[in-house]
Amino acid sequence: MSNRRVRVRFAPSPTGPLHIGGVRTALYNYLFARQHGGDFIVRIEDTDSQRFVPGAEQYIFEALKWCGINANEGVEQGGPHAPYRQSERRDIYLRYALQLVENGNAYYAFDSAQTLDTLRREAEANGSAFAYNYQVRNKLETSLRLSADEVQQRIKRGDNWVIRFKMPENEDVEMDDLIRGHITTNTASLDDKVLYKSADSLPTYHLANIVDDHLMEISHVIRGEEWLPSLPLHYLLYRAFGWTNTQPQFAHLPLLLKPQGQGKLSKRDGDKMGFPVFPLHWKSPEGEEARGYREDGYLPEAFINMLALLGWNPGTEQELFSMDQLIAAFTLDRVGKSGARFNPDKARWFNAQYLHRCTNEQLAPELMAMLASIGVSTTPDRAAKAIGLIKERATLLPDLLPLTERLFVAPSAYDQKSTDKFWKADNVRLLNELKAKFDAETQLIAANIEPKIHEWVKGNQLPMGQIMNTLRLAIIGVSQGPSILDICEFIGKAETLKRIEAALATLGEGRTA
RNA sequence: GGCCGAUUCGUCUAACGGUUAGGACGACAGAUUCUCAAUCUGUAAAUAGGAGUUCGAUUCUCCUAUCGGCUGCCA
Repeated sequence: MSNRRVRVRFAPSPTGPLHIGGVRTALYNYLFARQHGGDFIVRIEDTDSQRFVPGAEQYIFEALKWCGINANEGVEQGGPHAPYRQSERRDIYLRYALQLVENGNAYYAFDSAQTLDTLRREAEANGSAFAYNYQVRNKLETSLRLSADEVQQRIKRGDNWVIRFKMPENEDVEMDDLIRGHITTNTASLDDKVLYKSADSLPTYHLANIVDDHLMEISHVIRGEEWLPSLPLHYLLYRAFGWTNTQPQFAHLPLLLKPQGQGKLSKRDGDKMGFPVFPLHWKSPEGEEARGYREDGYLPEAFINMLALLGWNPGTEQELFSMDQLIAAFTLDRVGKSGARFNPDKARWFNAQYLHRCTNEQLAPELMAMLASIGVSTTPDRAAKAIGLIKERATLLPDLLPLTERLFVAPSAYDQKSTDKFWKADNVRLLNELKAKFDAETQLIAANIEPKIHEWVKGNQLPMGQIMNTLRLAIIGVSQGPSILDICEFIGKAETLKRIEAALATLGEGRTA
């Protein structure tokens, strides 16, 4: 068992978009598989016909692709265990469910939804919770109580039935988890879970999961902590099938908690938190929309890096990891045990780190597209130059546009605060002197003109800050951004002079303050 | 309610039973600068509480508290 080939799976249910907790689970599975030279399988668990959401499956594939989490077996890429969509494997499951009925580990139950509902309500009224277990299964309409003939008759005449697991009455189940260590649970507190339902001829998660993991030769099950309570059931199912010797090892990941408030992160949180909980923008069939990290301008590498460190750490002080570095460094034993609430500021910080490391040329097409959206066209070369000026000021991709817009389009208005502060008679007079200096240059080169300005300022004891900010105001209309001389060089001499004149014309000679 | 799990700065986290309990984000302060950022330096900030075990406990055990998960013919 220990030298079995590593095969892991990510098995989402297409009931909506994948949220970042799901992405992290996929990521950890992927990292684990890659590190061990094993296989990463994507299986779609669409056994809940009621909650199926059109488009969700496609969203999941696209999200994984964006993240760079690529499967080598699965719905899209096929493989030796196809099909990988459980709804296409339906005929497999009944056989296995029946096998358990035959060997005495499961039984038919004919209870109606209403019966169960009233039972639950009664229990609730008594201040307890209803459990479908050994104490009640012989009193209800099950094949344990009914005669074999009657069971067959009911099935034949089309009564709805389910197959339930016959949980042992009082047995300690000893389990091992790669992250949590040894866990013991007594079966007395467990109930008889439904494994298969005739209503839609589909298994429930528990059955489908065990059968498929077995058939697909899964070696390690890495999933969220919400599955920990069903681990004893799953152990018992492997035993009931006689598959204990090839049973996968389990690792239950700590949950991702809501950024604010209480509880685990859920799909319903949408982007109410002020930042996305989904990798990609999502629009439900009903028209509900939610933001995505991609559309908010995160780089997938940054997003993945941030997610990887939420619940796992390398044990060193390194924080920036490429996917390959993650594959090399990841180990299950350095995954934490407690739930993690994630920090949107940290996510932004990660993105800034990655953005600053991008080359100007890499970012140029992004900027060109954004400029095009406001009707500005430019060359890749100009775009790259502009990015060079503002890159370190950007955190997210969309920051590129407001940061560079004034490099391509002259200001149509001047920031009021800056105007009040700098547009004064004295400054305007100095600005005119500065303009003359620019005019004297054949070409505006920041490196050339800067020493001349410094000399002039120093020699005449002029207020450098006042002059430069007045110039800045005239050129880009606000008092922020990169070095103003670099901006002048970028827009060129003619445009610089034009903008100064425009500012002079619009703002006048300035007040004497 | 029952069962299971978890608990270190505000957040993510590190620390063979022996450290001034470390790092990062954020906050604050300073440096730099023509502005805003970025960058650099620094400051504040934590072992949930109580019993044990031990020469010594963040680390092991128990209790309590709190948080979380599960308790569906959902996954």
